Amino acid sequence: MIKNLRIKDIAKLAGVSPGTVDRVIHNRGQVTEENRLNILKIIEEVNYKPNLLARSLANKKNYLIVSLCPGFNLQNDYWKAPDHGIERAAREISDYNISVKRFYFDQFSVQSFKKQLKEILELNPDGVLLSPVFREETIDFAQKLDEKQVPYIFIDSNIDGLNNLSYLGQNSFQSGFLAARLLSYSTPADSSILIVQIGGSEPSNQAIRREEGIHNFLSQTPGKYYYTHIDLDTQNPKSKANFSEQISKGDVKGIIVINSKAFEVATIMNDLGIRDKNLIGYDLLPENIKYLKEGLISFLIAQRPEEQGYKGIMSLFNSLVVKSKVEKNNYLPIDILTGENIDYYLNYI
Amino acid sequence: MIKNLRIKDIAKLAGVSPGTVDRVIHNRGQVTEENRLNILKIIEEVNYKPNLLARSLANKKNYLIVSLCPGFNLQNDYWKAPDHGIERAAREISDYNISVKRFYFDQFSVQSFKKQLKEILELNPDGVLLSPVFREETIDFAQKLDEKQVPYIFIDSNIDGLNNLSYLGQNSFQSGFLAARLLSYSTPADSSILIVQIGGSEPSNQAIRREEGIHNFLSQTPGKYYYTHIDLDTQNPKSKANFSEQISKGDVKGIIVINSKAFEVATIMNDLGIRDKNLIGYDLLPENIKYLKEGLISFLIAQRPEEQGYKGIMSLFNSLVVKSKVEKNNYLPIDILTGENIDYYLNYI
DNA sequence: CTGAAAGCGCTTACAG
DNA sequence: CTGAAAGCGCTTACAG
Repeated sequence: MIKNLRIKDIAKLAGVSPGTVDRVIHNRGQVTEENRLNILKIIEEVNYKPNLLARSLANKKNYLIVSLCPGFNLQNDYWKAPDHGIERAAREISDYNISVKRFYFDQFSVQSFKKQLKEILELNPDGVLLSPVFREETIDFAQKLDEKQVPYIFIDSNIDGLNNLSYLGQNSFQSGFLAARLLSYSTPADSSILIVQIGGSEPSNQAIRREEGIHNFLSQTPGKYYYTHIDLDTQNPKSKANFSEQISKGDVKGIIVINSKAFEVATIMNDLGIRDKNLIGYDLLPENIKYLKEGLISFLIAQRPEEQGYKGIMSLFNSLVVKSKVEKNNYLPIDILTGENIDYYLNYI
Repeated sequence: MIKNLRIKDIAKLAGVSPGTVDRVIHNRGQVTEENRLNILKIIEEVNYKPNLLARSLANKKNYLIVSLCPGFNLQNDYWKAPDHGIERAAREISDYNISVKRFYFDQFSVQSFKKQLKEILELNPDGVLLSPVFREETIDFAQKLDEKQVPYIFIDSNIDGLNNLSYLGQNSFQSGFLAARLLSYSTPADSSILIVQIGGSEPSNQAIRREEGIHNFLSQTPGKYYYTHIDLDTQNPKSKANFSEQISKGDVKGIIVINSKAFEVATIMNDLGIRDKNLIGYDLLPENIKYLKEGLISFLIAQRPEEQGYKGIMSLFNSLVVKSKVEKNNYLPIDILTGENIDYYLNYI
């Protein structure tokens, strides 16, 4: 239990005043090279660690961290969990003169995204947490932040080749691979598997990568399964009828829904009285959870969405205040949920 | 962004000095009832939140938190992860005048446990994190801590009916239930399941509860599976031979090892060239992980051991310093690991 | 280029 | 029972 030395002690060792030591620590210049080197040497030798409490208390600087994520509502609450994590982190670090301002955009509107980016830039934040849904706009925004030397972090999805401090999210390919693996445990050889994309719109980059992962796994067991990709638009009666026909076939034993809407398939299975298929989906939407508990969905795969928000803010905090290194790629664990462990997962934190 | 009021502001509002406000906040008495009530009212009204940084910085009090867990080594590193979590938490809160001292005991020796408890009591700690392996000794110890009003937390296993601030660990029954559930996905009806306890010694409370969970699940599908409990002592050639014979039977399709030594079964399967059975185990010992990746173990079930240590210390910190409420029962998520997601789980943090 | 002084919000003796 | 003062370790103008 060696008591940490203080700036005052370093100053005494170096034969200067605390102010000079502080200037060296913060690279504020105005110190002779000789003093600077000597102080740095002492700091190194005694392994000086600043007291962050005192630093934050004395520091007049207020850091502004801004987050921009898709909004959420009762119909689609996927983004509620990250938002919750952001808020929890904000509370934890508020004493450190850090305020976190949360912005939201409509994930189907580039315009709303651009509008918020503009507002954020005008605020001159010290750090940004961002869900980079729209590629070009994000690249442009990132460039502007780079110029201002403002750190930014991506969550949920990533854009390669940018200077983001970190990415927090899933490895989609691997989570697809895992889904196929889980299905293979319970699916007999020679049966059919449906890979379903739901929603009538373009699949997200995430969904595409998941499907690649699924294909990759299935290609390792050649000839064992037949599989078909289906686009299901539940708003379109024809699409729905076609899907109902497909899923009713006896040789179809497994279904993987590659976006977060597995509950739509569960609903159809429920209506048709189908119970003998294994359905695997992603993300802990309330309706997915409901069907998981009822047994219509066998597995849900999740990526700690609350953690993404929490850790994203904490990483910015660490970078700005603690000045500690932040991992650039931070893949979150790929969690497997069943009716048996879901409650423990949800209750935790 | 309303700036938080300070003690000084409260004092002004109440027409007293900061010292008096402080006396009220900390129940140090020596304040007229009239002033006390008035100050409390104002604190309530303006929703005063103390600045923890300033509080800790000014506070001369040094908190001592002590942990007592089983030691670990290369052969048995189960307790390495909790220890790591304890250390991480200690680092994070060291600025708050908190030091964490870690004690270890031999989990097979009551004597070593008792010896450490005695030492700990002599240190007069402000909080204790404990793995209550030995029941009677823990009850006695807990009573002494109760008398001193020292908060204590149990991790990994629990003892009911004590005044521990919190319990952090798994719900063993449910994790057994889940293991049986996972096995049922891939095990055809009418096949046999082995439930294996390894080690020649008494099964732990945890293992017993897991087996109860397994039985509970299996009893919900009556007649679907045959199952047998086997005690395997790998040091005993006869026990090993008997086990090898059992596991070689064609109708045995699934094995659950109810303690952390699934790798022993995997080794035997490996030696015998058996590849067509599903093996499920617990805990992320290096050898278990090795066989999980090789596919000899289908699933491992884990309970975030690192988190148990981390959160245990943080809960004591929250109770002692932040003065926030701590949940008494904190079951950790029951995580399902396969060869596909294990690396993301291990890399995380 | 350097040091002395004041202040961050809170706590703790001390004097009255 | 109460208030003024000093101090926690660090930062920030300010004067020289």
